Amino acid sequence: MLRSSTLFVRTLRDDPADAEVPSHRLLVRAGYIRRAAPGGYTWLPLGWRVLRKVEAIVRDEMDSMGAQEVHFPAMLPRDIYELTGRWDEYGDNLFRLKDRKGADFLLGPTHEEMFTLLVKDLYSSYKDLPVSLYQIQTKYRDEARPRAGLLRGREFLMKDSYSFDIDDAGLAASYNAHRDAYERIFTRLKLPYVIVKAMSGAMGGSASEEFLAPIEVGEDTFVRCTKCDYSANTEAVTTAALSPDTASYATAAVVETPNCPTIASLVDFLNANHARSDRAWKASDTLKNVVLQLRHPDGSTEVLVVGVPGDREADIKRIEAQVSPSEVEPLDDAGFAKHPGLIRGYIGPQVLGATSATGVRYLLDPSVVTGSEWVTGANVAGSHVLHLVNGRDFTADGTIEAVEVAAGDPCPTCREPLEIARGIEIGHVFQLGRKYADTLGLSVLDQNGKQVVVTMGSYGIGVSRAVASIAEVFHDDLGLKWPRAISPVDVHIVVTGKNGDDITIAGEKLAAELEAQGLEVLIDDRNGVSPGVKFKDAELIGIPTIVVVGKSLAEGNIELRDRHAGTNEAVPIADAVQRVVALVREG
RNA sequence: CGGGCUGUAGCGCAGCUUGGUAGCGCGCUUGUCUGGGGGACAAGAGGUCGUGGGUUCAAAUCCCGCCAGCCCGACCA
Repeated sequence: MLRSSTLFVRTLRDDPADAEVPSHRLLVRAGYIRRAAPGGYTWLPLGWRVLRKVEAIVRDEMDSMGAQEVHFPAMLPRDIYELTGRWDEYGDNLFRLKDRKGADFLLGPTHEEMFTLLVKDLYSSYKDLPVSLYQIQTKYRDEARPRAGLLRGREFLMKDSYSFDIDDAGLAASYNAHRDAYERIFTRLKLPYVIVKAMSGAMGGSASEEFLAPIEVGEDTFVRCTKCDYSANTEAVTTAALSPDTASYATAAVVETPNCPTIASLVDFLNANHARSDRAWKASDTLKNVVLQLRHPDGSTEVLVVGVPGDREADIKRIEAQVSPSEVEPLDDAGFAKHPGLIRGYIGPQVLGATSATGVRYLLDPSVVTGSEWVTGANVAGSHVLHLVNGRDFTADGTIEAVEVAAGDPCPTCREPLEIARGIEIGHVFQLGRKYADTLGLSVLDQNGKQVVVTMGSYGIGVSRAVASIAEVFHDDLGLKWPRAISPVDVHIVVTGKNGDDITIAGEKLAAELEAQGLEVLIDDRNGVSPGVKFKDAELIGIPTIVVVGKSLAEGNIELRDRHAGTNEAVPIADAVQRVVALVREG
């Protein structure tokens, strides 16, 4: 039994000044965590209980899907991460340290290498597969900007698991088993989630999905369809397939457009000097050609021009995700100087493309469909061309998803409008494939005695981040309100009497009886603390069921308060145990 | 890494403009009263004023560097 009189906790009346988001504010105020280091938090008794309950649910579901728990050191030698190049690749986000002999170590940001080598160490036959291993461990990442309390720390608790299969079908099965387990975990945690398609990016795998808790303070932007169940990370959104434009258009014509380096100035100029008969010119009539520079992993660079409708912005991160592992940046002045064929502000597709005069690679956003007509640069300063038709007057080297996704864009599956939302990444499932197994030499003998490279999946859940996410979802102005499954205790008994009086005695008796039924009990037995203080504390701490033993005892009643519903019910003290136990058992 | 704001007692803040005794509220200790919504009165404890340097007879206060925090962006998953 936890007693408020001795529990190591101090609730704060005021919000801490450095906490902005609700989870951070309330977890500190209610005495669950304390900041101990930049991006690092101490877990106090109440917080530690919640964290362990979340961990227990994760562990339970991982075990029942057949994964086996192991535990690696957090401090790892450099050479293992040299094997995959990640000692360098991870850059500043990696915590590095030296031992007394000057040897390099790191604090593990994630453990693909260790798991892969462990399986390589022990297994060598297809008969051993499939196998899934996991650990729940403190991870270290030297984040550029830790923020929002537990939501992005530099030290955090993560469950990471890895599956090992002989073939793609096996990987798909392992992936789905993890995905299903994750759904059960987040359901048990009462954490709302959206599964979004994600980019596999530089990791080189295929399928990749993120579990996002749709919460405004989250750092991830995703889209979801207002009608069907499509959702995706903004980088991974695909454009709805559009049919070619079959209308016929006037012959392309170059017009002088002095002082029109921007889309807005161009549209204004055209409406003033080359008005259309049917309607006014719009930004969406123009084709904007964005000049980028790709930096390939070998250090070489390449100029790339991407064509997008003039009313849309090019999304560099989205483009980058598709050309990964190359990096993308806008072409700088020096770059333009090397390409005199590119007239800034007046670039048109006529001089672009692998077989063109400039030889610069040219890709179009899919919204620039075949057969559509455009106003675009004439490749002469101060001139644009009207009625330039894709496919008739110019061709590109291909397409690339390039525009910044906007609310209202059509859903790629059902064409209804998409909406944009924010979320916290609480889980990630990822078909890694053979990248690590190849690099680290993890292969097994198959039925025919042939070496086969193992295919892997990696799957993560941010355990400490889940605690914060739950606090984000379940709170109000008064404080936290935990879901029953992870509440630090089952019931919070508030005793408003004075030491030794009937109320105190009744409260202690009730607490003992509830504990005898197997419930976890917190009793506020503080003497000389006014009822108002105890009520405020109870609301702040947020145990879902609060029992008040106080003045209504005179009528033979206790008060049963539901922190979530905000209700307060008088219950005869004789029925109290049975009522509370029933509440807790039904979950 | 860039921009903005901020570091004074466990928490929230004032003092800084105009240099000269370290201050308020909450919390904490002791006592009395009080006892259903962060109660009252009285007496206390608690401070390298983020840090290093400079200016000055004298620095929380003025100047410079650094560190840390929050927010926005970049980055990350």
